[in-house]
Amino acid sequence: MELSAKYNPSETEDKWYAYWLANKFFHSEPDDREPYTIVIPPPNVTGILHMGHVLNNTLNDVLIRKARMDGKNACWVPGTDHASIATENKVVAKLKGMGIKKEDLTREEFLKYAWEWKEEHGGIILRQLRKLGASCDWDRTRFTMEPALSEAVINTFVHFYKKGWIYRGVRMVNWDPEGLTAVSDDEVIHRDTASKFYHMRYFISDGQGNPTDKYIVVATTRPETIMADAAICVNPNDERHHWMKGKKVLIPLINKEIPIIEDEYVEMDFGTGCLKVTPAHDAHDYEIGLRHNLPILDIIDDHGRLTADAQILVGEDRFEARKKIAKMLEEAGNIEKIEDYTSPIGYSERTNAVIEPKLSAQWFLKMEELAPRALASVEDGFIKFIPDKYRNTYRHWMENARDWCISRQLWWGQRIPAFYLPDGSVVVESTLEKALAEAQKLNPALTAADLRQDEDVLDTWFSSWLWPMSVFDPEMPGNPGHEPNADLKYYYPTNDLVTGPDIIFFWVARMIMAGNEFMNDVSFHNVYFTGIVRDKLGRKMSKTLGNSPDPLDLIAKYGADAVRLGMLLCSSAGSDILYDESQVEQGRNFCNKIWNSYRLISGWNVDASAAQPEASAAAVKWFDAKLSQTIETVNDHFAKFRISDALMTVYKLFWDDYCAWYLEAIKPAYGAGIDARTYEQTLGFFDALLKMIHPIMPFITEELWQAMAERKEGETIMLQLYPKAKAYDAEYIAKFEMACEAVAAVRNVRQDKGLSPKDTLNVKVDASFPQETVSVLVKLANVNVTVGEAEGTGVSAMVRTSKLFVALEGLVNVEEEIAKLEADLKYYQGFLQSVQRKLSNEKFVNGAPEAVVANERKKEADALAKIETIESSLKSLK
RNA sequence: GGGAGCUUAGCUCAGUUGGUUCAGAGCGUCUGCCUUACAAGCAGAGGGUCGGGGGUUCGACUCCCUCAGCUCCCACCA
Repeated sequence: MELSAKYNPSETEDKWYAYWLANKFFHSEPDDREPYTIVIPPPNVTGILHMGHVLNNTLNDVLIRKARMDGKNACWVPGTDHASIATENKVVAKLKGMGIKKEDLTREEFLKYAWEWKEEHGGIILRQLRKLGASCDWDRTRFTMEPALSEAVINTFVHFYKKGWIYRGVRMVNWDPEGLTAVSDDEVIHRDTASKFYHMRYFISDGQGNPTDKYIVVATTRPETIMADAAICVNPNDERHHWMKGKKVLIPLINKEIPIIEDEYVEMDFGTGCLKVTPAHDAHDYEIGLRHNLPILDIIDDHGRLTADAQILVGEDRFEARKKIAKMLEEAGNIEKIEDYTSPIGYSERTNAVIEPKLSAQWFLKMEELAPRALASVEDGFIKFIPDKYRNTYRHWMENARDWCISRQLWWGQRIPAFYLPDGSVVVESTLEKALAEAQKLNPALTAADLRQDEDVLDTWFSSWLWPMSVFDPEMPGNPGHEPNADLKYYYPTNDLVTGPDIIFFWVARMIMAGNEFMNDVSFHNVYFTGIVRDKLGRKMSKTLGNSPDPLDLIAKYGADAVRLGMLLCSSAGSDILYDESQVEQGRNFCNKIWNSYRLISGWNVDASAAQPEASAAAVKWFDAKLSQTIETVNDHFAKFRISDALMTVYKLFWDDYCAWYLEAIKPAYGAGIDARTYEQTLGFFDALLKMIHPIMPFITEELWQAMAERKEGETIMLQLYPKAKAYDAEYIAKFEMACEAVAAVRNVRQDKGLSPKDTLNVKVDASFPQETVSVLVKLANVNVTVGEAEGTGVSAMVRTSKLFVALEGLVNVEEEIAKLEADLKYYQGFLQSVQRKLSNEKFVNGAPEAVVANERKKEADALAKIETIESSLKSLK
C-alpha cells in the first residue's frame, strides 16, 4: 500500500485509543510483578482541559508508559476532584442564569442541582485526556465525593477529632457581603485603591468617662469601625506615647472608654504611631486582642451593615456609614485631618465586593504533630523532590505551619459530622445514628430531631489529601487499625507524583501527612514539580488575555503526539514553561520524519542474492552500538526525571544518527535492491526506535509498529519491552563517527570551493584514520580514498577535523594545521604540568578522596596520550 | 517587609566533585540545494569576554563577597 508523503494523525489516533481501550491494555490488577503506581492529580470535576493539564498529564503518561514497557505492572489511577468552591460557584452561576438564587433553595435542593451539573459536566475533562493519549486505568476512575471516598473523609474527621487534633476555633475569614459567603485567601484580589486616611482625635478620659482636653491622634481608613474599638495600641518603645501609659481614651461620638495598650506590632513610623484595635474587623487587631485579652465587639452584619451594637448609624451600609461618620466626627471636632491615601484593598474575585474581615467559628486540624513528621519524611530522604530546591520551600512552610482551617461555608462537599445538642454541646460521629447513641449517653431523652448537624462542609483538600490511599482502599483513611485491602497493599506507596509547585502545601504536604498517619508510610517516593505554562512572552495563560490555546484544537491541528512532544520540549522540571506553537510544529515535523523514514525502508525490495556492502556492515555495527549506548543514556535521564533530556536524546538518535547517517549509509542505489541481512537489521533498529519513542509519542509509534509486520489481534507496542542496552563497542562508535566527521569536512570543503556533490574527489587520510570505516567515507562523501602521508604526495589542502586530517587534493593549508596543532600541544603540556604538580603534592594524594586522585591520574594519562598523538601528527606533517 | 530562586548564543534552556569529555543542545539565522523517504526536507556555516565588579586558586560558568536586574512564595502595614 502506498503511504502518503505526510503523516495524518487524525486518521490513526482515535483508532488506536479505541483499540487500547477495547483490549484493556491500561488496566492493572495486582500480580507478582513490581508495581509502578501513579495517581492522577485529580482535575476539577467541572474543569476543561487547559495547557497545564496537558503538560502534567503528558509527563504522567510518559512515566507510566515507560514503566509499563520496563516490565512493571503500571497503574495510573484517574479521577476528579469535587472542588467545592469552584464547582459551587459554577452551579450558583448557572442557577443565577436560570433566575434562581442559592439563598432561595434548601440545601437538598441545591445539592440536587449540583449533582445534575456534575453528571452533565463531570466526565468532560477525563474524556479530553483520552485525546491526549493518557493511558489511565479507566476502570479505576474515582471521584472525591463518591460515597466511599466521602465516607473516608468523614471517618478521617472523626479519627482526628477523637484524637483531639481537631478543634473548633474562631478565625478571621474573608467575608463577601454580596455573595454572602466566606471566600478563601486565593479568591481575594488585592488592588491598590484610593481612599482616605482619617486622623481622628481620641480624647483622654478623666477616669469618669468624661473627656479631658488632652487627646491623641489615631489614623484609620475605616472610621466606621471605631464603635468596635477595644483599645488604642502604641509601641512600647515609642517615647512619644509614654505619657499616656495606663490612661484611657474615649471613643469619639459614643464616648466609650477604652484602654491604651502597648504592643510591638505597632509600627512607630507609620501613621501617628497609634493604632486603634478593632478585634472583630481586622485580622491583626484580632491577634492583638487575643494577646491582650480584649473584648470582641462585632458591629457589621453579613450584608456589610452596621448592627445595633454600633449604637449609631445602625442599619447603614459600611461605606455610607463611613461617609456619614466622617462628617459627624468633623462636626464633633474629632477630625485632625483627612489625607488621600492609596492602599491595597481586598476584593472578592467573584462579586468584586470589598472583602470584609469577619470573625467566625471554624474547624481546625492541629499541625503540631503532623507537620514535623511530614517534614521529616522529606528531610530524611524518604520522599524526593524534583527539583530539589522545593525542599527549602517545603521546610520553611512546615516549620511555620499554622493549624489547618478545614471548614468551608458551602454546601457542595462532605458535611462536617459534628452534631450539636440542644444544650450546645457537640458530638462528633460518622453518622447521625452513632451521634444519637452518643448523645443519649448524655441525655437519654434526646431524639434524632434534637440533633443539629454543623452546616459547613470540609475543605476540598481534606478529601484530596487521602487520594493516594482512598483510590485503592477507601476504608483505610480514618481507620488506622484497618487491614489494607489487596490493592492498597500492592500499589501503595505510589511511585511518582507529578504536580505543580503551587499546591505543594495545599496538597503535597498534606498527602504526606495523611500517608504517615494512616499508612505509616510515604504516599509517594518522588514528587516531580512542573512549572507553570506561560505564553512565549512569559505571561500566564489566561482566558482574559486570550493567550491560552485550546489543547483540543491543537490536537486536531497537529496531532496528540505533536502536542505532547511540543509540551515536553521546553519543560525542565520546576521552571516555568514558555509555550509556543512552534514547538508543537516541531513535534509534528518529527512525526513526519518518523513517518517518512518508514516510507523509505518499506519501499525497499530485498535482493536475496546481494551481499552486504562494506559500508552497510560498518553502519550496522555502529548503529547497533550507538543504540545500546543511547538506551543507557535515556534510562539514566529517566531515572533522574530529566524527561526533556531523555526526549531530546531519543530525538537526536532518531533524526541525526538513524536518518541522517545510518539510513544514508545503507541506502541502496536507486532501483537496486537491498541485501537481506542489512534489511533485517534495519527493521530491527526501527522496531527498537519506535519502542523508545513510544512513551513520548504513543500513536504514531503504534501505527508504524503495527504496519511494519503482521501483528496479531491483541498485540501492541505499548506492552512490548523497552529495548535493553547490550554491551557495546564504544571505540567503534568513535571510529565510525570519525568517518562522519570526515564526511562533514569534505562536504564543507566541497561547498566552500563550489564543487558539486556529484564530482568524485580524491582524498587522502592519514594512517590514524580507522580503516573499518573508510567505506562509509567513500559512500557518503563521494570520494576516492587513499591512505598516506600528507607530505610529498601532491596533496595540497588539509581539512581539519578534531581527530584526524582528511587531505583533499588540489587545495592547500598545511601551515595553518601545524599552527593549530602546536597551540594544542602547548595547552596540553601546560595542563599536564598542573596535573602532575597536583599529584606530586602529598597533601592532595593522601588527603583527597581516592576517586578524586584516581581521576587526576586518569587526566594525567589522557593528557600524555593526547600529547603523543599531537606530536606524531605534527611529525607526519613536517 | 520575610523567604526562595534565577541571570550562559537572537529565543528557550542544559552544564552533575573547579581543569580541552566545557563553553553545549534545540529552535531561529545565514549559505547552497526542489538530490527518487521527507522543503514539515537535505548539506554546510556563523553566533556567547557564561549579568557587572572584586576575591580565593596554577586554573572559575562552576566556590566566596558585592552591585544590578528579573521571577515566585509568604505577609501586606492601621
